[in-house]
Amino acid sequence: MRLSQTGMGTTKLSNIDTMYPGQSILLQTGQLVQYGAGLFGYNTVPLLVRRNIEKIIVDTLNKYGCIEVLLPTLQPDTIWKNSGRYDHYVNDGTMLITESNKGTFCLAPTGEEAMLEFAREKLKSYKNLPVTFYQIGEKYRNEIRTRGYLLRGKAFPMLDAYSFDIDEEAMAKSYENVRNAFIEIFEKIGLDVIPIVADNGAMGGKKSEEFMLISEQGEDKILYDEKNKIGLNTEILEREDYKEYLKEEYGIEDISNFKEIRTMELAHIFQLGTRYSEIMKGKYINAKGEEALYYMGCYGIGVSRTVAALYEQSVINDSKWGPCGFVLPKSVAPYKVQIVPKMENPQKVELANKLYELLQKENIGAILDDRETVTIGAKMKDCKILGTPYLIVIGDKQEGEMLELEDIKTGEKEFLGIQELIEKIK
RNA sequence: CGAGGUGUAGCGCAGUUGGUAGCGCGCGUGGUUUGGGACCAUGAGGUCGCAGGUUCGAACCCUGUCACCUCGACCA
Repeated sequence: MRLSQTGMGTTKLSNIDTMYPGQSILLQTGQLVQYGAGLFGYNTVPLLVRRNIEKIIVDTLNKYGCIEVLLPTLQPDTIWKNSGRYDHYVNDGTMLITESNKGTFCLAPTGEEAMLEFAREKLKSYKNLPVTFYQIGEKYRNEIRTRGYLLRGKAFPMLDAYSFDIDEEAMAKSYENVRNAFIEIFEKIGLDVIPIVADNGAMGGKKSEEFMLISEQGEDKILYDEKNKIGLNTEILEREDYKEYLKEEYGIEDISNFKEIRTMELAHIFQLGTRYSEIMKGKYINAKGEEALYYMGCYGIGVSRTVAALYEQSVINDSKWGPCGFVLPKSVAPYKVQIVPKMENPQKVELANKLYELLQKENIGAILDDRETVTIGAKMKDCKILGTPYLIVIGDKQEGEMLELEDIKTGEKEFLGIQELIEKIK
């Protein structure tokens, strides 16, 4: 990618949001564009980060035997009226609807209705079960109050998965399967996320857990036992039966040692039981030839929220300038290296172009800072903005075949031949 | 919806007692620079969120309205 064509970079950072420095930098450097409260456009680098996260999600869920589908987000109002959630979601303002001469359509805030509709047509026999379907798609929620840029927006990509089983025991197994997949997903992304006990109230059903990133930027408060890595959302304590709930479903008896910390909710999983299949007639024929209800689970990952969390966690601080950019983990960084040539020297530019093309051939994402009006010093400072883990400066200190590779996180520099360099970056 | 705050150039901001608009960055052009946010010169860019009102005259005062931000309420 040639930087001069992207509209990113070249911004002297000022007035960085102290609460969310990462996303503030993304906005100031043209990587994120705000259209309204909770409505954002992505420039190419954050978009590719998001795609990489989505790829990790897809690959991992496939590995765990889940099946990817894609359902419409613009949906007829009837499926929401059938489930009985239409009035609730419209009255509290969450669901956006659009009227037309062909009836009313809903912009889906979540996918249970559409997924049950989908499954009911396909899973007619117990022989088809168990199965877990999932999709990654835009969801729409007209939030009463948006917050924290991508952390709570009105339109956002979400992974939503739904399991279908014949009984409670099988449902618990499917739940465990997706739970393990989620743990693996966040590990691969490079976020230290922990599952904690959540309230299952609103969705009905038995167990429910939230996947939390420990962070002062989060809006949730949890009680956490660091030693045993067990936690629970403080909203649980508002329940009258919270002691029984914790003991029966999670085996937690004593919470006196738990400490209150703030966290960011990145995912949420639920055992739904038969609640939705009852309402929406989610039936199949069991082994005895009788109609029976699906036991369902539902599972969600906030994709854009994960992108935001990752950027906030990847912020680097300069002793002189304060928060000044990012170093993204290699697992999700779409570009591994930024090449900064001295533009006044044609030979250096030629070498930079050659290196750039070679890296393209090797399938190593590289950004060539080909902006002509920016001095080499400014470019070297700017190289932190896009989050590449490495920097290659091709200036006066570069000689012959050797290239200077800098690890941006550690600041370590070394001169390498081209093959060594490729090996190192890969 | 309750409380508070902010709307002035692409971005960040100033604008005193009411007298038709400024700074820094960025952008264009010319030149000098060139390894950690260069400098000089010059130029382009604005119905001061919007609508009323007061006034000879409003970015500034008054009323209304809209948008955005923060705290709360809410949050599969």
